[in-house]
Amino acid sequence: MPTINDVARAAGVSPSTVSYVLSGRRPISAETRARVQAAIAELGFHPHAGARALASSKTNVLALVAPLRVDVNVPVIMQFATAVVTAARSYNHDVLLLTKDEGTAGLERVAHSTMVDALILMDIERDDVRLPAIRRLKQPSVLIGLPVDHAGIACVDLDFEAAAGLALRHLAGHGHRRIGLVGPSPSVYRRQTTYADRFLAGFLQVSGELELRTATHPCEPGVDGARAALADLDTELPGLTALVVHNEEALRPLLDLLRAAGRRVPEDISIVAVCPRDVAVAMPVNLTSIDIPAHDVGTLAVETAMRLLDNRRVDFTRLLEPSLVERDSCREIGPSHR
Amino acid sequence: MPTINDVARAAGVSPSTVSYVLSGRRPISAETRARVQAAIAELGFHPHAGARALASSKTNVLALVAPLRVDVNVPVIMQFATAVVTAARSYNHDVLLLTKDEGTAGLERVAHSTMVDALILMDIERDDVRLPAIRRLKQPSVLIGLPVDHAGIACVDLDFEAAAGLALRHLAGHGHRRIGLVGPSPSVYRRQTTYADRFLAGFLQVSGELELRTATHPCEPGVDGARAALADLDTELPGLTALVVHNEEALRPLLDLLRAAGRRVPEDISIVAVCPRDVAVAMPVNLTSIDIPAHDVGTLAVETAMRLLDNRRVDFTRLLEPSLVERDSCREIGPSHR
DNA sequence: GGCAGTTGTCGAAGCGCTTCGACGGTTCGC
DNA sequence: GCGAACCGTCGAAGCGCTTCGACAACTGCC
Repeated sequence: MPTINDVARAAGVSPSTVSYVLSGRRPISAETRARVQAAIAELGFHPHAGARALASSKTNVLALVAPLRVDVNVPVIMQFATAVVTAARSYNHDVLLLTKDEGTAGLERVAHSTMVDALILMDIERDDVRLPAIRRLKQPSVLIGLPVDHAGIACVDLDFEAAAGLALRHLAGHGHRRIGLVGPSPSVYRRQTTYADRFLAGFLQVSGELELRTATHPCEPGVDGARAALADLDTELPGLTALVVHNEEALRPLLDLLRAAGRRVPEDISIVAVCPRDVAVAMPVNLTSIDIPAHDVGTLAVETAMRLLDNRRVDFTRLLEPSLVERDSCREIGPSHR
Repeated sequence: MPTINDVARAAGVSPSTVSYVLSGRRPISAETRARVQAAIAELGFHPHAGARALASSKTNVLALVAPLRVDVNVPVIMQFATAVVTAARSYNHDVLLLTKDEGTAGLERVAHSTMVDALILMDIERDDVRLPAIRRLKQPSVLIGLPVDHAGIACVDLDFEAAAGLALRHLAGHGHRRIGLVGPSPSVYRRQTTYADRFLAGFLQVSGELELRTATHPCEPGVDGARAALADLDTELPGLTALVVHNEEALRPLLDLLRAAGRRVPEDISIVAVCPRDVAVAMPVNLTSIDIPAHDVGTLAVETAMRLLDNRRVDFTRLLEPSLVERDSCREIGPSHR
């Protein structure tokens, strides 16, 4: 492996000049620059990452802390990861992948040993135990999610509260007055990831504002969970004409159950789903849905990290505007049904 | 951030002694060791990764090159990644996540700049264009998959050829003589990942050995693909009594179609699936299946990398024995049907 | 009792890079 | 035409660690 000294010798300049050509931090004449670049290309020189980190206190590496349990939402997690890696590369950074289950120790390990410049964390819980540690790190962090006490920490997420409102307004605009919410599984509530609560809060508030008749129910995974949730909603809200489904996993069994019961979508019941686009269009009926913009959120997280790294202003809380795409699962109902 | 010098001063020893306490590469008296460790704990010292890498030429980081396109097999990819990260941590290594689409350049970038000690690559194609570059790197690589020309490169994968044989022998053992194979989507064949071909080869060979009547068909994604594949198999092999499905995605639509046509599983038609365990048991009928042991493969890949790093012997090609788990989708058929 | 070997520690060199101050040579403003 | 400001380059220091050789103090052996 050639070093910067080899390049300097080959180009007939000093090592510092090579460094300045590489970093552009001081002016270098066109001819010198050309000679240096030629030498670099010819020798196949790549600066040694460790040496660089040591001398400059920058690693050009981001940590991504992901929940690598293999359960729900795998596709969403993957989309986040893809977006983060891609965005990071566009800023000339690489990504170190940590699992959430190393917990606080993992963060401190990579931060204290100066392996990374900044951290991006997914799957943030309401009172995430890692928060104090995160605040203590000298590296900046960006959270994907919104814990209760997020003062002074950059957070990025979809505005789930607005998303719920959007779903309800869409249905109400089509004449629906009795609307059920199929929520995430109880384990999500238990884990205290806040998106479930934020969605629910938005749902209840807009339900009140529009004076709708609504009922809400979490939904256990599997066919049985879906069956139970549906039965409960039907009982609490007889004659409901629409469902908001904030539970990817439940979509398929729910549609199966409805079909089995002879309830057609959208003729007899309308559905708005909150899920990634691919999931919405992979169903037997193309679902009108509010996208989980994993790609945008991931990209924004990286951008925010970059801004923090060069001390530019950031909005500490960025909740992305939800957007609803109409497909084939909602229909207008006449006044007689209202 | 305290440095090794701070620790040395606090413990009243020289920096090199601290280093030897940390690495254990020279004997240190119990008392000295205790003093040093106390100082380390008190100061919260963590060695600087870059400095370490510079001095020792070891980064304790592995590169994982994953296909981050968001399409089929996301859960499997996730399982590999999880296994790799977990195993790496157990060897005190971290994982740098690269996307396949950076191609050869990505590998060379991290390898030449000495960011990683070894590389693990997923989604290897038959004549993978990265192979020559991989051979040139000074860092060892482990492939998850089996390219044609794998001489001198460590490869780890499920033995898909044996898996096909296992599936056929299981069905034949239950009296089935007319068996169809629903293969991966044509895009997988086009991409030239070899597992599809290896499975097919095993299928055809054992089909011959056992003198079975078989037909094979790739399967486009979606309900329509499944419908077409099923129709073709029925035409080519009228009266088929069993299906081997080597296509995760096709399972669900296939089952839906069979049910819609009034063909019961396993009463009218038996099925052996090749897919992760979770997928097999998430279906309406619990499927007898051959697992894709992503966890084992990932772990083995890391172990292999570690052995290569400390110059221990490795089997350059390790194909994991498939195992079949009986569930509820195969039934014994009487001689009258044979 | 003398020599070889072990044990425990130290000091210094060096890994490959960035960055700071210095410096000679130009250019510019007035 | 003179000082100020800038341009382009160099040399040296230093980032924080590992590792090698040296060495003093023991231990054991004949």
